[in-house]
Amino acid sequence: MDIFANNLKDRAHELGLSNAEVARRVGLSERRYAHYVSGRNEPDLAMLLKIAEVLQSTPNELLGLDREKADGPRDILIDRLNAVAAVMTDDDLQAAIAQAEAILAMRRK
Amino acid sequence: MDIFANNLKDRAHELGLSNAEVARRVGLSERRYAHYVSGRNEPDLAMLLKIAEVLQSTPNELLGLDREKADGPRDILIDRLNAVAAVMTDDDLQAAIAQAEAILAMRRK
DNA sequence: GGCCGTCAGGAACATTTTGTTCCGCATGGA
DNA sequence: TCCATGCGGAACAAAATGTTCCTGACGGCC
Repeated sequence: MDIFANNLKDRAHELGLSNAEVARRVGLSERRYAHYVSGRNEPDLAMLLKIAEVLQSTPNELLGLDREKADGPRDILIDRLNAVAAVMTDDDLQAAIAQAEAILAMRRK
Repeated sequence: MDIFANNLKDRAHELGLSNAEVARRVGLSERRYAHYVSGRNEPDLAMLLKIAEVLQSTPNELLGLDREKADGPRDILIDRLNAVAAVMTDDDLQAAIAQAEAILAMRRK
């Protein structure tokens, strides 16, 4: 599945993430995840789902079934935000929301 | 991935196909495909695509990804985050992302 | 200059997973 | 009864995976 390996690489780059960072977010050793990116190994199905979530994607997309979605600069930013949110605890997520809302309120003053 | 195994079984039944028949159509030995259905083994990614095609489905479906609109406490938070993000400028959005990533980094230390 | 921290990848090895083979058992025609 | 078909257990050989160790590149910092 060269397509899969390439999509891993491309998608992480789109989100501005290093492969090492993706590995940490997924909860894998850097080396192990690197094997997926290089195409040497393939993840099992449960891991495929986790990776897709961290990359704010889906198995269909990563496997080249679905056409890539909107990739405008704004869409990328939203994806990046959701990618972080996906790996945060509920409490930290609430903190992040509060901060974002604070920024918004400040702009309106 | 018990969900996957169950979906294989259910989908084949929906189509009125025996597992042995699906195995033949995919081009696998009956025994090998049976291992996927029982959940003992998992197919590699290329095989996942072939199986999905024969079952007129997709990896997303077979992996149980396309479920209904989730409205758990977590999903509400994500919705709130996106609601704020939607009305932020690109610059402020980047700031929010940076803050969220900083929280993440802090938790790892 | 040296020293860190991060990222990335090669190679070898131990381990796990997978695929095959052989077997048995049940069912439903012909 | 005999045969075809579907299904599944068990054991083994083969293949894929995950880990470990090591190397190098790059940028920031003192």
